[in-house]
Amino acid sequence: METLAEKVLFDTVFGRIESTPRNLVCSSNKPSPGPGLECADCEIKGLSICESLDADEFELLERIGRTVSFAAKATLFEQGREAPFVSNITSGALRLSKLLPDGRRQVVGFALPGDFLGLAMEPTHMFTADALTPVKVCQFSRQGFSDLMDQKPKLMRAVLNMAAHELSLAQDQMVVLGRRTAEEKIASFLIGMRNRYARIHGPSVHVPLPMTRLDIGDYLGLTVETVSRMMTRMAREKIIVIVPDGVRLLEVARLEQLAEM
Amino acid sequence: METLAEKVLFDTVFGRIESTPRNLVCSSNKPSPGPGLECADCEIKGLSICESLDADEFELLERIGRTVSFAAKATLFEQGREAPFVSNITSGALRLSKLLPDGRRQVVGFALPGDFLGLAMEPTHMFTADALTPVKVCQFSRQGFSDLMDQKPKLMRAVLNMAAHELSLAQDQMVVLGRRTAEEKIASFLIGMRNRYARIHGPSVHVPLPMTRLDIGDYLGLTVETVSRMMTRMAREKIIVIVPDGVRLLEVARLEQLAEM
DNA sequence: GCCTGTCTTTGACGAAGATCAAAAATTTTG
DNA sequence: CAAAATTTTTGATCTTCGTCAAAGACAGGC
Repeated sequence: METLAEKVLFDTVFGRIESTPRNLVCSSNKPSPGPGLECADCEIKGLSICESLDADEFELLERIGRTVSFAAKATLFEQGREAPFVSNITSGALRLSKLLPDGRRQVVGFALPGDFLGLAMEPTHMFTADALTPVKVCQFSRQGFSDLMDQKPKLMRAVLNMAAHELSLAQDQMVVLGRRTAEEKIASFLIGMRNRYARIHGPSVHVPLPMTRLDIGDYLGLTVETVSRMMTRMAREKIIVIVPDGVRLLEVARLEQLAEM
Repeated sequence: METLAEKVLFDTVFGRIESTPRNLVCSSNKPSPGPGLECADCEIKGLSICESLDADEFELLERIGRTVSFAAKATLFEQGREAPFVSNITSGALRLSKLLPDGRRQVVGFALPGDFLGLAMEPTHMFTADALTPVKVCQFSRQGFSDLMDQKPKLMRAVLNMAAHELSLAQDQMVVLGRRTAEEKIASFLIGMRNRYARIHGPSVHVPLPMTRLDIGDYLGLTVETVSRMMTRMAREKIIVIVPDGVRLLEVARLEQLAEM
């Protein structure tokens, strides 16, 4: 039996700070039936899986979902561990990374609101997910979600589209990793982040960077030092301005040219 | 109207050498009902999408499919072009690549029998596919296949599983491209090819390499020269033997150690 | 508010792999 | 089968980026 002290310890170690069972997924096409329901003010209306569902399907999804919050620096799950849940991110940012036996690390992506974790539907996690900021997710049991997909082709279709899109992004990243210079890597990273935030908050030249230079390096196949030097150089050349928690893009056209596919 | 001469020219330019309409998908759970049907001797029984279907679903799939053959060096489709078809490879090998505007190339994968092209279900192709050897594919109209998926969840599930697996492989390749030395890249490439052929032909230390050193380099983010030097060195160190059209692995354990995830 | 730990930046140097050049081997073509 | 084209290999040199070292900047905790 788990004592309260043990539970608090567990939640602290794993950074989980709140959990509202049986409580809302994310959508707006349903009136709030009382306290605790959070879909009405879900920030990712129209960006997530939920968008593609109609009322009855949504209701079924709601039944197996709950919202869970994590503190910054919390580990949502670790590579190789059992994967009892799949999740839909509603706020915050995550780092998704793979670790080599000798400690080298490859960041395979950064997850933002609207992204789905667990597309592979595999029983164990293929990478580690760490919160870069406080994070909220809609969490579903993997089995329950899988069963619901089999009953509701529209849901499965939405997941398939998401997986296909992710695959496409992964292949683009292969081009970046394999065939681009350090400068081009940084440029395509910044343009990529700008485009992703544009989908969420609308277009802006201010790009938040919740990850460290080390994380960026591990994403682009560079060292921290090289990332820092390149960003400093771009700032010196007035292509970007480095601001707290991110950058401001001054010469978007120049960056897009460097990043062009 | 298309004249015969024009058609022959077209097929020659694009390397298509044979096409048997309305014939053939790939599976064994159906008796051959006459001439032209090739599923009975399909080499990839149990490896492809078809495996997961039952008789009625298979019949519907068969109705919209046909087998098409391509000569070695033929281009099946080009990045950016319309994608009217999706295909299931039944024999041969393909190079899937992305081209940067300045001519640099990234090979995003090599497709072997059992692999599915068009998982993204997007209206245009995200990469170019070239035949490395004579190739046969089961081809389906994208729209027809998409519609059938919506009617047959099991088919969609099979495609989703395939996409999830591809995504996982792409992420592994990101680790290889971003965080591995030239020697480790070659080792993981050889082990990867061995494992893929093992699924098709059973385990063997003989690994066919239908692609050139340049293709391998463009897959691993290396130059031809580096690929050649590393393979020559491995041969000198008796880790592999270079044979016509491939390699023989002498020290699989050593390679696996270099490639280990 | 100061101390500690983490993150970022900068500099000097070195090495892995790219580039350039050319010969050797292999395949394709007429 | 010889000539041409392509692919592979080898060598010499160069460059980009990694490594090592250390100083600043910044954030969180007591």
